[in-house]
Amino acid sequence: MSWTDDRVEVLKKMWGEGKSASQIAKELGGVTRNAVIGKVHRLGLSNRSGGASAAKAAPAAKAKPAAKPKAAEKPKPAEPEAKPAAPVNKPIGRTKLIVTAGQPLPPQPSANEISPEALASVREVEKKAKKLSVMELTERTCKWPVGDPATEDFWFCGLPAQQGKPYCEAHVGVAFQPMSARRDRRR
DNA sequence: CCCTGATTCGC
DNA sequence: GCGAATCAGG
Repeated sequence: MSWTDDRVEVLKKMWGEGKSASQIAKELGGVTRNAVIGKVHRLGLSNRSGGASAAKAAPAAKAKPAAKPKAAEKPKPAEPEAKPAAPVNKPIGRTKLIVTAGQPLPPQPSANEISPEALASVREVEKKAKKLSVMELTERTCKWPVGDPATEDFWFCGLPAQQGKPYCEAHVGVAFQPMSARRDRRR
């Protein structure tokens, strides 16, 4: 792919709208975000300001090694690795799970206001779910709860979450629905 | 880890 | 001019 006037136009427009280089690259197709960024610079619109030539204060020399220091590195002091740490909460007899009085129970929109597609993908995803426990959750893992917290049969989706979002793609779909979509669907 | 943009430099 | 590799920051 090459930078045809047409593609450059899209690039300019999107960059102007504040889209990220990767988004633009995805939109254009056939190019990587690096290509986009490179082009952006060559076009001289790296500085997302439009007007007069800014006052270029301190570009500062980023002193590049110039060569390719692909040498060894990374001492890697060995990780301590997570430790149980808290021996708290001894399994007292019948104690099951004192699910701190759950009132909120996240999203879980009533089925009738979830788009069919989204609902379908969720069910699909729940089969592939990694079924993580609270402890295993991290950023980047979907925190969509599945099942009843008061039961043994409770886990979190755990699939790769969308950047910035707390859920995976499928769950983001049912969690963040446009207001309009919900109203239109509501009975 | 994943993602952003910024830079350099061989092609 | 192009963009992969790499850097630097979130």
